[in-house]
Amino acid sequence: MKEIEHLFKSLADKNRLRILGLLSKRKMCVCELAYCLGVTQPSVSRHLKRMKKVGLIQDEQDGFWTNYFIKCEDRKAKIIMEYLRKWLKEDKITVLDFRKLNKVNRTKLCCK
Amino acid sequence: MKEIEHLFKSLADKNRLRILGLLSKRKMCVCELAYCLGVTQPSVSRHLKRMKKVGLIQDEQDGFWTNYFIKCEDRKAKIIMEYLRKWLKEDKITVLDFRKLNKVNRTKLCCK
DNA sequence: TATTTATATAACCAGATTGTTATTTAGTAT
DNA sequence: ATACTAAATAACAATCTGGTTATATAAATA
Repeated sequence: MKEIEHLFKSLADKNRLRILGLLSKRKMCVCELAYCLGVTQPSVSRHLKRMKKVGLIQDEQDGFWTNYFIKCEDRKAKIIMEYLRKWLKEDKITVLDFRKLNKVNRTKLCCK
Repeated sequence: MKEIEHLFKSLADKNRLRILGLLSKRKMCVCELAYCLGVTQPSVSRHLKRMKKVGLIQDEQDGFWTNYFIKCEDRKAKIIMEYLRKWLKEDKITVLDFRKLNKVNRTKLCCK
């Protein structure tokens, strides 16, 4: 029960859904996500931690950056994520996020 | 986006999941649910209202009582609910709830 | 109509959540 | 080793959530 509850809790936030929408396009680092969402880096970092914990996403080191990407180790998470991908694809906010994503340049964005 | 968020929010609570587990067995009134969960009637009432709003459940008048039951008008809610039913069936807490449900007598329980 | 009773709503409180800024940690490169 | 930078964590404020008790509402019955 707790497992199911935590899975749904991790999906019950607008910015986390937006993150999943963005990550469904490609791997992204924390500062790219923060930029696309318009929130601070620590905020994104915490969201990512939470989704990683329930087995929705994973991360990997990529030089300077840490790339986050969707990979559902958890069986239930995987099922939900398959539907979520479809649903988000048709979502207006996600479409706007994608537009912003396409203009992002990681090197310019992060290295100040 | 908001629609998806609210759907997951409505599933992101232990007692609401328990209610859905119980309702997957049969129609129930508010006081039966309150008894099975061990929380107050107003608390259950609010949970039900929330799940009704996102199209997970519906209600009908039944003499003295209001019966609540699972009926997913919303397309996304319906899909999630199909999986949730399966998942809850294997859940320990749900099994305990079922045991309690079998011993409930609506008339004895409510009319004081 | 008046009474009874199941349910809904209001008001309140404690704890969780999410954002922020400030700081620490860890990985990269000089 | 030192300097630099992305990401994580800590500390805090504002808001949301879910429980409670008290009260209002609405349906059934006498």
